[in-house]
Amino acid sequence: MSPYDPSAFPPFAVTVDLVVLTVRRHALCALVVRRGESPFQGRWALPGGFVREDEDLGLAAARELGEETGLHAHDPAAPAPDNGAHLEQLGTYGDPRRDPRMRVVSVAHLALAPDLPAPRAGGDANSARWAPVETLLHHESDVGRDGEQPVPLAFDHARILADGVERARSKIEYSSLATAFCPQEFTVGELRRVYEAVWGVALDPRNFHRKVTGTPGFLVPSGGTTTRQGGRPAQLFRAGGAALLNPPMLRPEV
Amino acid sequence: MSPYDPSAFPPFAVTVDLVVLTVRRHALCALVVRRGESPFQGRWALPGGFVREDEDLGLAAARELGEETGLHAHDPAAPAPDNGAHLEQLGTYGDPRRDPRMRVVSVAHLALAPDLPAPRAGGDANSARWAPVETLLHHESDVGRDGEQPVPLAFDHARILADGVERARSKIEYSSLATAFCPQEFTVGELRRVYEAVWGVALDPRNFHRKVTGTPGFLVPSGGTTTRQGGRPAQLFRAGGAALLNPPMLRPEV
DNA sequence: GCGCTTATCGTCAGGGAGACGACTATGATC
DNA sequence: GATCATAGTCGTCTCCCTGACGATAAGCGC
Repeated sequence: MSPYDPSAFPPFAVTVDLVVLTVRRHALCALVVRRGESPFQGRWALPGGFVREDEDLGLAAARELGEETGLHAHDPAAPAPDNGAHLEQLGTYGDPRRDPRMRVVSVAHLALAPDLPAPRAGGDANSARWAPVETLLHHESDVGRDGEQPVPLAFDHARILADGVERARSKIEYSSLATAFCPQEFTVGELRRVYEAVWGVALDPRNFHRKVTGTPGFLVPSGGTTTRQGGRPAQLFRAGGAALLNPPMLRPEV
Repeated sequence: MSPYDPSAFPPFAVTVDLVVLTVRRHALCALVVRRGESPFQGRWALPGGFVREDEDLGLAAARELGEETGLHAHDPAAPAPDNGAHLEQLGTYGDPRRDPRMRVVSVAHLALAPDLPAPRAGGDANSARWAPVETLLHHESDVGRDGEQPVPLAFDHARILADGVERARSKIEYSSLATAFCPQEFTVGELRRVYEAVWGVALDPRNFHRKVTGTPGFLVPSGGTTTRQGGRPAQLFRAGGAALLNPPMLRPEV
């Protein structure tokens, strides 16, 4: 490392941005907030904010997550019935021109949450919403929910979101992370619908059932059953302790 | 994002640190440099430096890599016979107390390079070396090459190095990245020794040969043969275009 | 040539995944 | 209450990949 003259390095602003994903109505959705000021005023953006003076990056992300969703981040060391959202660092974005005002380096984090009632952003319900990632990323192809013209996300947030979605898609292959999209108790079919929504494919219910119930440590039966999806009552499970799936869940070909 | 008062956010220093890995004499090695000043004066550390005023993070990492090793980073968009090192972002480390002097956020990058002649660090050959990661991470178990007491790396660099090694170990499972450790032309046996060194296991030469030659796009024969490893002449290959191995190379159980 | 080394090809058994048939247990509808 | 639609669950069969390992090939040093 070079000599450490306090005037020898340029000062940066450091922020955390959040890619918060959930599955709603069979679609993978991300949390976006409406920008109230320039630049990109009125555009949708990922939630985020400055890292504080004495705050670690993960803590800053967890704080922002709590402020935006009310969720607390899952502590990886905590026991299984934590119900906190999964939170992990995604990547850091520092293009010198990504913010026109000054040099901002953003440490993006990825959070996976079960389906939540409704976003709350400082009480202003109109400034935060869940939007299908499909719509957010292919803004030219569709129109927003309330008829507004869909426009690209602010800053480089489309890129960050795309990276987060790709991370989630690949990570549920070889880890038990898909359970982070489910409530504490869930059925095999609900878990399968998570995979189908995240990957955008249809999976064979019988082979899926064999796979997930046959992988040791992935699911543990909770004893109860439910018919909330209709049809024959389904056994309820919780996430088991296993973090990695070996062999992995295979994503079908395109 | 919060209102943008220039005095509303704390200033950070942003650096890039490099985990440069190579395979030397059947061992996975990392590039370390000796610190010339406090703190951690005299201790080994990962190479790195400040991100410049108008420099993207990846560019800063590529610049540092060139300064330390003479390697240029591989451009993912460039054609295959690039011979540049693989370079990717690894993660960002921003604990408020990771540098005792001030708030420094370090964006760590991972570089994979073929076996190089010798490190050059600004001409000072004594201040940079390749060291087996085994030695660097388990400093209590062994003694450095020239008899010196092995001490932990400076700052949180042991953690960063461990993360980089873990990334490399898992990434060669499902990608063709192992070829980044090989010269432009290499044999199946040389590629196998890369896997063995990175994973620290022994692989069956016959099954390995079947696997890598049977995976479409992984290896393309270059036409020549070599006996530089002794024994029967071996066919020479170059890396094929395929980036992902499907199905992956399976890492044997512990 | 002999032994040593490494490369390469073949064979066989076992496990996992895809394809898909069959059966079960609910709620909804007539 | 019979029927139907909907999910869930269990089985079977085949194919492909992998691990284990025998056998052969083609250099090198002596």
